[in-house]
Amino acid sequence: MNTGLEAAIAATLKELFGIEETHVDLQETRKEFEGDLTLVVFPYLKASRMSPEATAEAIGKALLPQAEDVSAYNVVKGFLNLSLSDAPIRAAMDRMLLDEQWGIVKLNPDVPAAMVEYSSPNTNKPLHLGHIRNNLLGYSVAKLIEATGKPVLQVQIINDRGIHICKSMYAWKMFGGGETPASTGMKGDHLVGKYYVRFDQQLKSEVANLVAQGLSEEDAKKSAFCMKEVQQMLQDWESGDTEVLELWNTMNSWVYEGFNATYDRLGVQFDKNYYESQTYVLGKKDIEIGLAQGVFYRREDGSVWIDLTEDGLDEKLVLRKDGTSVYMTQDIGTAIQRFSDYQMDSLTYVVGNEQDYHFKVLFLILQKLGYTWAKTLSHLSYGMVDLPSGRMKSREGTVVDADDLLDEMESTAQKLSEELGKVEGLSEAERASLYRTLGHGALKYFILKVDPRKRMVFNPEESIDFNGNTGPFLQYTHARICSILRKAGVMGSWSWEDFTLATKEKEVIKCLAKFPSIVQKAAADQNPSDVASFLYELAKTYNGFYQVHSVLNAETPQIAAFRVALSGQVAGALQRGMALLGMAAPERM
RNA sequence: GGUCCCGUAGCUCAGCUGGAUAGAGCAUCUGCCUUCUAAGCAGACGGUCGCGCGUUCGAAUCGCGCCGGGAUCACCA
Repeated sequence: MNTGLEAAIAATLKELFGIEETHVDLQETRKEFEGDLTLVVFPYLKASRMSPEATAEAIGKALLPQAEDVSAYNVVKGFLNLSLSDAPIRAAMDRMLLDEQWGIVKLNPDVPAAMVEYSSPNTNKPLHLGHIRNNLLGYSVAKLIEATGKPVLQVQIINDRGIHICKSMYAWKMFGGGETPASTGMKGDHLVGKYYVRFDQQLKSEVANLVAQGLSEEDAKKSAFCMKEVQQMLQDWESGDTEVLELWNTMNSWVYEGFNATYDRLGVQFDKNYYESQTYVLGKKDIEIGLAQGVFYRREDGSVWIDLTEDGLDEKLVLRKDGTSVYMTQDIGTAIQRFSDYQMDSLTYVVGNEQDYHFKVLFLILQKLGYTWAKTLSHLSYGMVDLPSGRMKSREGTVVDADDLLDEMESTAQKLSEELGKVEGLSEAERASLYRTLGHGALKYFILKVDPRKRMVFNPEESIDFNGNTGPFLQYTHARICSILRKAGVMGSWSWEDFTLATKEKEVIKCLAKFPSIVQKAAADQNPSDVASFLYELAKTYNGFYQVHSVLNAETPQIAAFRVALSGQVAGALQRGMALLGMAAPERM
């Protein structure tokens, strides 16, 4: 909106004081002062050789006749406050009206894609609150990148193999009595999770017996019968035992069905699923190549390592002495595979910050292996979701299950909607859909409004708010506008000559005008919370306008038509902005 | 112990490429529905920005040192 103003100020600075300033930094004027934009003049005092006030006054005086967009100025100490004339505000509105998707850059299918990996669950237990933060972040970041015009590949890598999977398989075989999701009515992931827990109980009781017989806790764990059985099962799996593989396939299919149901509810989807059962062999040949290049070295016992001490890190194992791969091995292989499979120029891993070190090492290794794309890798490292009591612990049963949480959000939405009498005239299906929209909106906004990098606290005792700085607040603002638009129908025309803008109207336009740059910045920073904060500010600003000005009963039909258009722009920005957060914008609530 | 992250109102969070009297929401209290949805609006109350030193015209923001919390340093993933 203030394009050109910086240049005008730079010119003025040069003219008055001979200052060669390339980037003049204007900031929004604080609410308690008169004006729209503020220039801080302290940096120019040396050159001006005048007091702060005199310097600001001189700049303002020189600027006023030159800059058309500036209608007035005032000086408070070292701050030059500039008031914008209506012209740039009108122009901003005019630009919005030209583009239905204003704020979102049109997708260009011809540029290389960005890959975003997120979710990446284990198949031995259902998704929980931590996965929800991960999924919401991953999805939102994908949408943000798309909003810069770039295609996005959303992928997950499913940890479907290993000792932990065998644990639930073993327990099901021993204690399951042939239970299936169909026979129990349980969601597949929950059923499998139940047997994972069941295994842990079995192990505990066996360990207790062994400890009673005099074994140490550690030895007892190793020699417990069930543990040996599970290890055998893993070996059978790796050697391709058909019976084990069949059970593995069956139970995993239950889990996937369950995961997909939860993904559906969350509104996330993936372009491709990677499975560790397929990728864990990748990387071994890359290790060989790296050995030949001298990037890695082999120790006497046959294990392969990389020495990162010169980079301030440690020595890191990349291949076990028995030649089997570790997590790092397959991550190396999978990354290389992906860049050869797809036309893409960046890869973002949405993974919790407890793996910061792992990704630091991974990226460094790939760089050392000489892959030019290695510098385009990024780790969106997000903080834990903690309970007021601290970390979620499955052993203490404090894990907040994703499905349960979504259920609770929906029923809270239902309860509030009914109490407020908002659902009269809606069909059953419409009501259910509304509860889902509102409940999920509340949850998504609650999580995404927080800076991803910071850990956040979630209190399951207190239900997530629907008032104040919340998802439903944004949705409510949208629904109210939709109500106006419905009643307005087709409005007459209006033009800028018909009226002068009221202060509240200007505030709305000025706020709205920031939308495109907010989206671009949020995408660049991989930070959905910037969008959330903006949407809140927008809704708040609009509600301030709504409170004092009537749209449909405006002073003149032209003003009414203008306000309908303005309201429509706000609704559009809210809708598109919420979509970037994975939130739906209801038309009534 | 090494490395990294975090510490802002009673609670949950903004602000952090240095700028004016540190902002929201919740909670508590006060007003506002005969006019477009009160899940709203307006206001009150509430802060040694963990502590100290430094850099600067100016520090919540940058640097150093403490204190407190967390993560990570596995032939686990």
